[in-house]
Amino acid sequence: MGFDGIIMENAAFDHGEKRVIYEMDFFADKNDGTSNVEMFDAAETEQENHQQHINTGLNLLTTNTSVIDKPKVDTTNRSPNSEFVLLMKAELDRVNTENERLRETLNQANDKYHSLKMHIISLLHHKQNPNDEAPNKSEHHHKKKIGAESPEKMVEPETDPEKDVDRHKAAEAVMKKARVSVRARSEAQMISDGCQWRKYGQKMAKGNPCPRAYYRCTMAAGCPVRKQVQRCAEDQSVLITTYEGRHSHPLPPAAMAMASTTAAAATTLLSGSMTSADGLLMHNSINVPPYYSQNLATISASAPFPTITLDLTNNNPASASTAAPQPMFHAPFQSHQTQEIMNAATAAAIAADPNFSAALAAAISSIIGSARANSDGSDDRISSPESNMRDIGK
DNA sequence: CGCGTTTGACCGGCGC
DNA sequence: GCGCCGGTCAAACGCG
Ligand SMILES: [Zn+2]
Repeated sequence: MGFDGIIMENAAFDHGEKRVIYEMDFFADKNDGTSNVEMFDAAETEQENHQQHINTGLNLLTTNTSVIDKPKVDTTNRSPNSEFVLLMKAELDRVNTENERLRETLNQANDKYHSLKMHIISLLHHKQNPNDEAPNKSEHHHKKKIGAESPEKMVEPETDPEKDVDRHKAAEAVMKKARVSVRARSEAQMISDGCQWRKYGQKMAKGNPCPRAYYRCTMAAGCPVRKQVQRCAEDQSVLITTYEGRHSHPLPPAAMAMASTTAAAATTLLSGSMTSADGLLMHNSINVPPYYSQNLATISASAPFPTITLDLTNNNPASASTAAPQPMFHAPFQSHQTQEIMNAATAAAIAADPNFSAALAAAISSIIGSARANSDGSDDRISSPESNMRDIGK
């Protein structure tokens, strides 16, 4: 579903906001189980959070009456045209409110879908190799400190609570293992992805003169998302950013595109690798043939860390996705999986380009009417500019 | 003074 | 068991 839309949006890269609206439509009607609804939440939370608590139906009454009643007194004195306009306005209001309600429902459905998917993944995982349970168990008790979010909490039938908890944790572990890595050619210390990150560590990589920096998301307290930023050893103009985990909070629009699509790609790939092809797991990585050098995605399904690598080094985003035709991957992938990856790649490309991110953020915020159009640009870099570049030896 | 980065310590996993 | 290694913690530090 999203493939064509994202092509359009990239083709419209250097045009105005008009097309960006289309791009937002693409994200809006995408219902493949990703958390796209969060985008609207992120953009609208500022102005709507006071409504969200009372949102379910009661709000509908209040808005309608407040809009209708007051002008209705005027309409009796004025022309029927104005009354018609007011009726239309009321109808619009009603539709808007209903839209909001439906969006919330869709959000919940997405959460349930995700939790179910996690459940299935864990079940299949156990079925295929039951030996993994022990390492998993030992693995994820080590840190549970930042939990408390997980909207995927609901499934859990009433069999055995302990086993359910185990399964749930296994699903979380599987998900936590899935990573999305983005290689982008960037002079900046970090590509702008619209999120706020706090550095919590830096280590010298083994065969790399450049250090590797560890960041954690600070957009919400307890957001489990982590990120590693590292400069390629041979080509220091290439930044490798690796994301891990799902955000537990709404994201700003610029971050929305990348995070949700990459997470979706991760989930899809993971489930796909579990179900469809055992051979996929056997291959260490599936590389795109070199003639697609402008935009290549590599899936590394080596056991502990299924990783999707989006290579954006040789391309400009516009030409890449329009030029890359269908057979980007070898056999084991379904077409919709390919589309997922393409979505992720393109979104990453968007996020890697600060200009487009800014334009997108501005356009979306202007559409929605949100007051804050800042979500990018301020996040372009981390506060101390030279911090990551220094080569700190011990 | 609060917050984010710096940076050595620390810790668990893994191979020998 | 030991040492390496990737990853994280947290005290110290710096900045506004
Ligand atoms: Zn986050």
